[in-house]
Amino acid sequence: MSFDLILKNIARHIDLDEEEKLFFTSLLHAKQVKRKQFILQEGEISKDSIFVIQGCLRGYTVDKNGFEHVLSFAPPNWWIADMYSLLTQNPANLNIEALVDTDVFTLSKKDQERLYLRVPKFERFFRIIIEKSLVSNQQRLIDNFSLTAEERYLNFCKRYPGLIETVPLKQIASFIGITPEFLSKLRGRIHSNK
Amino acid sequence: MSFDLILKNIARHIDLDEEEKLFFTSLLHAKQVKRKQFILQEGEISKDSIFVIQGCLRGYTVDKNGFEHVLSFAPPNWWIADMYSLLTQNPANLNIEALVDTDVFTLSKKDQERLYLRVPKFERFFRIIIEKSLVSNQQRLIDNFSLTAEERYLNFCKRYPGLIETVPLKQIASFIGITPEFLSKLRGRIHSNK
DNA sequence: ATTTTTTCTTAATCTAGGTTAATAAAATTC
DNA sequence: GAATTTTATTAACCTAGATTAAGAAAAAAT
Repeated sequence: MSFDLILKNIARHIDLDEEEKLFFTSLLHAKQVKRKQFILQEGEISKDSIFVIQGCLRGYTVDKNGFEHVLSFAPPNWWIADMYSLLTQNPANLNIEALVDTDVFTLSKKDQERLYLRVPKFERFFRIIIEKSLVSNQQRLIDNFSLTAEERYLNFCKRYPGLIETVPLKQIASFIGITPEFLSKLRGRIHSNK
Repeated sequence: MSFDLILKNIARHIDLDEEEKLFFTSLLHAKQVKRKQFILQEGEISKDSIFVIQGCLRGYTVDKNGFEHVLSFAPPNWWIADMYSLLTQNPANLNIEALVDTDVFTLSKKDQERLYLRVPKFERFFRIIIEKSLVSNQQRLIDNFSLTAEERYLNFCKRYPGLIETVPLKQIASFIGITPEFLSKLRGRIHSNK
């Protein structure tokens, strides 16, 4: 298993010397998740941050009427976690599932704390990626308040062109906060208008 | 101006010795913002993180139809910033305005970076509060997908009882993503049903 | 290769919440 | 304290998107 991708991901925000790289990579666990298998299920206590090497994960909640709501997709080179459960060690409300066979590295909370102590630069790294994550989450909230479903769909296509091919449309509908039936209607409308 | 509140806020996550406290507080600038005055306006480059001592701020965007959408309230003991603008140094899309006369401390981006270098523990502090912020933002997104307007309003009342008195209802309507007229309708319905 | 499951589409009908408009009541301003 | 501005309410009407249902197409499983 190659550490290239994840080390490049880290290098976007902090510089590591060889020893730090070695220590960091020694904390990672490679894991394969088959399509439709879960890496975390609602009710479990989340122990790990996940980094995707290959494939794609989705994080979603199930509401009291049984409807799923996709909070995030994690294609290669992305981090994903149930931040709530990881932070508080309360039961997760998130399910994290593989959309296709997927290779990940996991970094346990305990090892992450060890990493912070031994290489404090990682506090900075995770602060920065969480800041970015917060920014995009806030934008998504604003978009949900101020854009129509059609605008949100077109934005999604522009912003994540790679995902349109990998991910079933109904998951994308869920991500932008509409039903699959309405997304179909929209797509019909969009295609006939050009 | 007393540093008690902000030092207690910091102490929730990291311990500082006297010298570190002194250095930190030397970087803060006290500022008064009168009701309806802006601490940041759309289009400006955000330079500061803001901590509220007294009063209340609101952060909001204006969409292309001129409608305002409240992203966050900041009562005493809260941090607020346009994370996007602060991070990227691009023009802000957020307006941050005082709802009542408000006292804040500002911490400039430059000083925050100096603080990270001199007292790396602050990386940890801001990482943790941003993690929490992300968690509550994600929950808000999920709530918008899965709850009715009435449920969101009742949740808001429970979660931020202090704000119901300070903040005009129309701002609360905006925060939970509905029109003030519809909030009135809801409230009528709620009161008549008991 | 066929069966089964999942995904996608279309169409009819319905509803939560929006829009418009008018009025009243507070709160600010002068 | 009168005038102005802001906030809140009510009601009639409207619409974006949900729901239900049924069928077609694609993908997975056997």
